[in-house]
Amino acid sequence: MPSTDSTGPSHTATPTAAALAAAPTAAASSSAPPTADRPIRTQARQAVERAWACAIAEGRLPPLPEDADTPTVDIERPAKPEHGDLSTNLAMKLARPYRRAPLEIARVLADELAREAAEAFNGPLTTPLATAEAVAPGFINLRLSDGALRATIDRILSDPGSWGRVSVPHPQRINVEFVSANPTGPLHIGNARGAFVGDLLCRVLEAAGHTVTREYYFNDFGAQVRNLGASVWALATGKPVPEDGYHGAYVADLARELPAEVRAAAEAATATGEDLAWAVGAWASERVRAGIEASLEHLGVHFDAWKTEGSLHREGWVERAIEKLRAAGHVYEEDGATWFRSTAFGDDKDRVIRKSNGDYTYFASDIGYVEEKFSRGFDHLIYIWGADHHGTVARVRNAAQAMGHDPARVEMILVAWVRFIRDGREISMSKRSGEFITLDELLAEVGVDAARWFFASRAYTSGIDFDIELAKKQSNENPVYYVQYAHARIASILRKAAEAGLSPADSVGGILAGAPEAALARALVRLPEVVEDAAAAEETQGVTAFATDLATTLHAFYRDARVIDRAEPERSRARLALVLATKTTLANALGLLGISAPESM
RNA sequence: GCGCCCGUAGCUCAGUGGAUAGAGCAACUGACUUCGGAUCAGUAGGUCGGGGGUUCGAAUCCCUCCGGGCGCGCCA
Repeated sequence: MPSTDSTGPSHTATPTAAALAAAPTAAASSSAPPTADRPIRTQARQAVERAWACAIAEGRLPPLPEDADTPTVDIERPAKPEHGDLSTNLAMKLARPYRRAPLEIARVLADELAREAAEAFNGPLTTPLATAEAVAPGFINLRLSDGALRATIDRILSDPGSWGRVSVPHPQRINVEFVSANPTGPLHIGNARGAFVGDLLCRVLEAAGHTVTREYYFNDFGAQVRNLGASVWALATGKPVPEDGYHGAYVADLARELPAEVRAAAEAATATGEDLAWAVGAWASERVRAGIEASLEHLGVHFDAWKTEGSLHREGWVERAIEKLRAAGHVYEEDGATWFRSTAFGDDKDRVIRKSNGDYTYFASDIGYVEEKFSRGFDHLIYIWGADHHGTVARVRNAAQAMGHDPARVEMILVAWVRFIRDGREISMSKRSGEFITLDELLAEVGVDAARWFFASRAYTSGIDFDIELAKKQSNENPVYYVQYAHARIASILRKAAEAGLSPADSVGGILAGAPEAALARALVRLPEVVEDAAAAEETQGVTAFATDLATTLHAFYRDARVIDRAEPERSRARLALVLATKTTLANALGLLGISAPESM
């Protein structure tokens, strides 16, 4: 089925990638001051770095000793509001190499920061900071200036589409392979977590400036396909499914839908002694594969490339990879089989590439696939695997290294298992027996948005119990609706305002001096750094936490500040601008997770 | 036996070197003649599995023990 091997670059130009490419231009043409181009936390870090350099230049701090490592400047988000909007522990890190008290160093740095802030107050805005305060045991607590907040929010208003997208210093072309379930039956709930985790990771990487290809890999020629064909053929000819065949209801559906030409081909194969199970299986597995693709699209997961194991052999990737390993001296023959010397790279045993009966192992395909992927120009390969595959991580990375690739560019993300529970009992999952709940059935019960939020808010390393009845019951209590409600509430306010003849201003102007406004502004400007952190950690819990926090802050603002007020149209229009920026931020955060942002609920 | 992952509030989970460990749900007490009550304000709930160590500072790093999951194939 060559049509499924569409690994060409034509599918990589996703809307997201296009938006990324357009982002710098749009930002440059906006009227916002230049400081709004960078995340506000980045601006703060650069201010601290400047203060440190100035202190050294002025002799108030010594240069770092030659033998000391240069510490990185980390900007943190204090837990307590009285500790400021941001803080840094740089002075405590410098205490040891400088052999001076951390608080003393902190005072010097805070002094430099305060001086720059005072100069900025009278001249062009170069620092996002209003104040810097040194406190025991050596923290420097920073407070953002209204001007910096205003510049950032006005930039959201002028270019909402790119808000939350950032650009890492070295963007990469990344291949993310996930799901990759063999097409012998519909996707079931056991495949759910990998599908969501993979897609969420892709979205976060794209938002950080990387170019991502979503890839699905499957076996199109093995015994499983033949087995599926035999099962379908049995039912199509009125016989029972073989005991070790596939028994799900979908097999009967396939048998009913068997086209006349496939049936004829199978009968002809029977007569000539050819492989009828293969003839039927090839049709059935492609039929199943198309159903899988449709299910995934329904989840909001679109794959750019579908790659088959058979194509790796037909196109010679497997043989070329093995020859490359052999040329490098990492392959040997023993007991009639061909082995990869994985132990040379720290594995606990060597691995068979080609069995003594002449067949290649699955591992051989893995090796060829690494070569094939790198040949397409990817800088980085990510595999999303179930945690039960952790035993195969080392051998694949070792083989990549043995073929001359940097093993750091081959990354496996191991997703922990989900135990699905119904009526207090774990649901056993088996495609063979047909006892399983399909992904489509699960989504019909709990909804795509709720399911996406569920998986986005949990670390993929943690095993999870998913009680289906509980999930259905709790669906109305799901935090995702809390965030969506905040978005819909703002939409409602904007509609009401339009009816009253009030439209959002182009700028929030001077209203950030107000306490409710200041709190909301400080919450929403964080989105770019949340995206940076999510991409760096390859995790999305930070995004759900941020969205929940912003929704809470919005509800508090709604309580404390009247937005629509005909008596004070200027302040009202500025507040409308602020809630509009909040709406954009909520929508972009939800969009990052593939979750809808409804105008009404 | 060896290897990897996990153990945090009644439940489901965040937090992986910083300040008094957080959220949602569940429980309890309150709030609407006004922009959406799918909301808000508050109360209660913790030996961060146990022990030892490193550090100015540990839920976070190291060692060890206990408990749970998953691997250890010329299967895919």
